[in-house]
Amino acid sequence: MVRLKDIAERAGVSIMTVSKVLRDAPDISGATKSRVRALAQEMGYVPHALAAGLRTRATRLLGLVIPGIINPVYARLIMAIEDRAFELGFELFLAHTLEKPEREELVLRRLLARRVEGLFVIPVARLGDTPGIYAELIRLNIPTVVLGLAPRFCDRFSRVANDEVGASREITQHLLGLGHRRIAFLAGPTVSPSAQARLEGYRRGLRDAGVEFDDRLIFQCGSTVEDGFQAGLELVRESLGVTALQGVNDLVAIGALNGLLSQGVRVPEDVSIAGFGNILSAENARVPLTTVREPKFRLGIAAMEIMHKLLQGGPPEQRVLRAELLPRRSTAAPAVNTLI
Amino acid sequence: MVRLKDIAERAGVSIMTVSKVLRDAPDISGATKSRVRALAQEMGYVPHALAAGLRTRATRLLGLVIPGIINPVYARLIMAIEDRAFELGFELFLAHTLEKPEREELVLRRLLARRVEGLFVIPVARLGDTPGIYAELIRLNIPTVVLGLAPRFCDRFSRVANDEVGASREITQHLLGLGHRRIAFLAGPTVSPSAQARLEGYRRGLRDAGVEFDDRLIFQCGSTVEDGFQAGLELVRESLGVTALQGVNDLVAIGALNGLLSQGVRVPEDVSIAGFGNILSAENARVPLTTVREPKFRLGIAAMEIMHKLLQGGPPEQRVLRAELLPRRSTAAPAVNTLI
DNA sequence: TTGTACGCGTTATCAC
DNA sequence: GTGATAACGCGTACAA
Repeated sequence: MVRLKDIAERAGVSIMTVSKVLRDAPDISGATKSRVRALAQEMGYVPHALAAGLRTRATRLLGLVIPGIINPVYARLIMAIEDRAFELGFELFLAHTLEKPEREELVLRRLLARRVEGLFVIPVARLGDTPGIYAELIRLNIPTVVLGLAPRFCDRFSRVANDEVGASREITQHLLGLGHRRIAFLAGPTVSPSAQARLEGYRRGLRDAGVEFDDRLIFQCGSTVEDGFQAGLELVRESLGVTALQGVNDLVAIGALNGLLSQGVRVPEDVSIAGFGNILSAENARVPLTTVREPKFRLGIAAMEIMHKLLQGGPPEQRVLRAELLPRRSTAAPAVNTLI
Repeated sequence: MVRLKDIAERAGVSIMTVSKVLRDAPDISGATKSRVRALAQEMGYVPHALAAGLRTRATRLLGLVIPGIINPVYARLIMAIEDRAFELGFELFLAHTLEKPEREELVLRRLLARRVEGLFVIPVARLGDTPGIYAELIRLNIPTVVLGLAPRFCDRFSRVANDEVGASREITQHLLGLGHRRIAFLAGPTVSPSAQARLEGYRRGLRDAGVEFDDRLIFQCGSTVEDGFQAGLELVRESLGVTALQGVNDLVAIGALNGLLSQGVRVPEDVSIAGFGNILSAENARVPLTTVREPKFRLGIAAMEIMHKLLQGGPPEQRVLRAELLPRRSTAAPAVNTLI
């Protein structure tokens, strides 16, 4: 590949001059500039960002470490971060932990060896003390932004998270506001911290409204369409007087909707359905819906904002983003109140 | 940060010795190795992959350029590529084109400046001649693997794609095999090349079986759940004698399913539903289903395989992956035959 | 088994 | 305005 040196020789000037021209330094004559630029273009010069970075000690490299992107929730997050990073002139490494601590450590070490200037991390959930690699991040003073609900040991890092409890409560309040009093909750696996947060939001919503909590209305139903479907069938069988339904995510909600419909339950007159929109984004799930939108995209933007400040020497910062309620768009189809 | 030099000084050896130790060179004594290693560990040495790369002229960097990840289809692809790349010791840059040619060019130039050794690209669709940046890739001889259906100008690059026509035909054949003769097709927007391919597969499936093509059975219905729902309602109204339904994707299929159920249509006795699984992955959409699985994950693996060969100087290679039919898992819920 | 000299491609610094 | 020199951190080649 063409180097500054090659251009310099053909132009009859020094390497330094070429370097300055290509960075548009102020102390080079217009004549030289245009001559050298033309030559660089003609010779197909491609700058060598790594070499430049070695010299300037600024790599403009960031790393994004996530469990895996089977979960499309991350898509919007990645998208937002990449987009802002790009605008700021950073390149983004993508790496997966697959939820394995050893892999997480390996991945982070490799990114450190690449001299990333900052890291976005969704840590592998684990109990106990600060893992060595995280201690390392602190020791090296690597700007790090933790995304989402995080283990205790992340307290010293910057963090952005959605207010999942608040968002779920808002859904519950919405359903209560529509007059529903018997709201079934499809709870998902309890190990998931976010599922727990959503259930907690449901509890608080009821409590705030003085509605009694009835644990027969809580269905431990997993998190898939099929799980939701089964819960829907069960719901019909049990005759608990349920008039509304809140799912831990949108798949469960859709499954339950199918389950209810398959049993001849009329919707939406009889039942309102709500759930977090993990899989179906607002654009994709264009069912008419009252949406409580969880700000996944804004989450990414906020994360990059914090990173930007950290890179400029700012202090760690923690933010919790609130969800927002969007109005229902139409009533043509069954109402699925989805919390994106 | 600690450099080889620092370790060398404290260990009382030369930089070269330290360098060799850390790369586990064979010509260093065991004693020196353990002493230097211990010191490196103690001092918290982090290797500098960029500097090493500058010297060895091997960056072990790859770039993945996609339109944007709002479309979760890419998730599995990214996942597979990143995973294989990681195993082979490569780091992966992620960049979005947002479907804009200018942004695509900018993104690719920046990755070239990073000295990526190879590129995976989903090109921005455009008509006409080879865009300058792609000519550049050829000139620079950058190993490039084009993913998916690609514009004509990509003929000279390696490529992996799914056989969308064949996959869709397989779904149709499956439905025909179940005895259905009147299969509605929810066609999606015709601008999408993949939607066209899927419709074409449907046509061929019918033709092979000698079943007449009836364009009243084709519904131009968009690609969302709501679109599917509307199509489902329309379907019931029109009484076309439809007994099975094939959607251009899974959202449409689910929407249509809801539409049918909402009208009291009995499923699956009356109707079989099929669609491409763009949004709901096999793991998420655990409705009992006969699945025609499109190998998104395998697509990524194949792409990395080809890349691997290219990096070793192999010739360009084109592969088309076939879909595979998976058996139905259960009959508890409505059958949604999803093509993942 | 260990060390020396040099170069990878670029930029900071400062002299001309 | 322009250029000589050194350095960023590391590895190749070869000498000791």
